[in-house]
Amino acid sequence: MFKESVINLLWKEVGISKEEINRLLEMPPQEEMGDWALPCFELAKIMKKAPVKIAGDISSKLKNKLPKEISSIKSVNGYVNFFINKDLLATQIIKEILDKKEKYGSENMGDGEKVLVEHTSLNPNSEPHVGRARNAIIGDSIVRLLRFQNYEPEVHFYINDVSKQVAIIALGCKGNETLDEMLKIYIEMTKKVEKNAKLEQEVFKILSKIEEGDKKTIEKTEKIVEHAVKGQVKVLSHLGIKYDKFDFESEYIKAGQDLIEDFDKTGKLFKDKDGRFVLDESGCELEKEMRAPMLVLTRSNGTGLYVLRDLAYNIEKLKKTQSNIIILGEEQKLYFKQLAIALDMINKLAPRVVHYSFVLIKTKEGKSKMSTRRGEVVMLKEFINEAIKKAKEEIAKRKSKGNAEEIAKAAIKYSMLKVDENKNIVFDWEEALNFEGESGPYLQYSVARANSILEKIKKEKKNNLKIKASDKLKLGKEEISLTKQLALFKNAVHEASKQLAPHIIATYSYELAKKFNEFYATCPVMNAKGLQKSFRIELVRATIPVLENSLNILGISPIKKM
RNA sequence: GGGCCUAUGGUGUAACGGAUAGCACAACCGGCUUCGGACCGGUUAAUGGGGGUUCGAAUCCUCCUAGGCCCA
Repeated sequence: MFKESVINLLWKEVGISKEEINRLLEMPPQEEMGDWALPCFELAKIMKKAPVKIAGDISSKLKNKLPKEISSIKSVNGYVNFFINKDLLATQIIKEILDKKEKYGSENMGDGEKVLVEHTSLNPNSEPHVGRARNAIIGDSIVRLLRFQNYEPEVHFYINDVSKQVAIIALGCKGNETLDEMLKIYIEMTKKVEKNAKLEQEVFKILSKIEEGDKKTIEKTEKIVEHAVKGQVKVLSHLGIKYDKFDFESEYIKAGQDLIEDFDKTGKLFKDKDGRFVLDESGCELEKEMRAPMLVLTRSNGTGLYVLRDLAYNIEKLKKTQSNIIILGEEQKLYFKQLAIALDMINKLAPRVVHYSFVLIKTKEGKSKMSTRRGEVVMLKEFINEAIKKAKEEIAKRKSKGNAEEIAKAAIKYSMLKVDENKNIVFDWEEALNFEGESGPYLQYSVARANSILEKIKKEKKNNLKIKASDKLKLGKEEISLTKQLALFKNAVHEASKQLAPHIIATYSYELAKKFNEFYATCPVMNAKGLQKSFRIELVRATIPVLENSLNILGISPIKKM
């Protein structure tokens, strides 16, 4: 948004470094105040003059030296406010968007670099509930964001097939059960095992065989595990979430054991009184977070614990690329820190981690974490089905031609992505299935409206004027606001990529859609004339790819009709 | 008991330390002889509490309260 022009202007005339100006420049809270503002309060200290005086001096000094990108300048309450040339911005930004189309907004941050993203990684004992789906939906959106930035993401799903849970399932299941049945068996078996010591011993027997890498046992459990994962992935595929590779924990038993030697060399490994290998992680930031910053790596009998295989797995991933990202629930924060410290001890790079907070559910007592066992849970499948049902109702009500699945998907994803990843979501059916206001379907609706205008224009077959940079467009409030929002897409992409935070894109797309609808309501395109009509057509034409690009990052289909 | 995260209208949320705290849902009022009413306009309504830093705090520090997560 001509920030460069503002910086250059100030730099030449005011005598502060470009970096400093860049840091100070901000966008005024109201559009009427201007497009860029330089607050002069910090300068007041250095210059030993009142901010109001500085702002006044700067603005009168620059008033007659404005480049064509800046149309006017004003000093208000210690701020120097810059008004950019909207005609120029509009023509330039529209041209840029239409030139770059699906690439518009991308900074080519990745430049083809391979990046490995691990997300979802559900335990293979039941189908995903909405809480777990947040992991997959955020992960998928990050993958899309990275792809947009020209990284080459490879999506991995880590399967915890070495666990007591798997042993319990192996004891109770044949391997041909549905996920629902499997879950029931798992819950029943867990209860039985709790009460029956003999049964529990059997479970541990299976577990230790798996942990020891016993091929026959693993082969047997593998079938059940694969079957379970297949079921999970199928549900997630309804949301358009895909994986490139599935990695089994059981494949890292050997590599994990071998790591003991590496850790031994660090001098931080010792055997505790029970004969377990323990890694001493004291002396670092964990000191205040844990009473004893120790990481237990093995059992007394020498078999490796989960973390050892996890370490080996993360080292394996590094063979493909040094750029690793992992999406983990908030419950894993401390565990992950311990893992990262351990990796660092043997000079291995830990993945960059994105944590997200749980989806809570309303209960009689208030709200709590979703729990399959207590039955306080919304399954993803159920959520999808309900959303499709609602979408069909809406379509019937409007007698429109919409794709119920895509609309449902949009509603689900948007409801999960719009909230800051660090915040809990309290699941609410009514809100999640609301298709009005700030929602996925609203975004799709905006795309559909924009496309509908272009369809009508196409039928007119008139030659519209080409807009030029020199044209006086006499833009209205809504046109300017939409234009600026189009220009701001780059900022949203930049911030979202830097922070790996899809909610920034979600918030941006909603604002863009809102501004488009405001434009739609006040600025008729078909009935406009001459240059104004041409401009509005171009503006609609430019809005579509930006909406599409942001929706694609969110994993929402920008459908043309609904 | 210790650590991490969170707290904004009735509800859900936004806001690089910057100007009058933005938006949605709900409620109420209004807008189709005009490109799709899953829309648009308007009204009511909010920074958990106490200290501090700063020219300026929802934002930073500190104590307290409440919730989520982890360690014990």
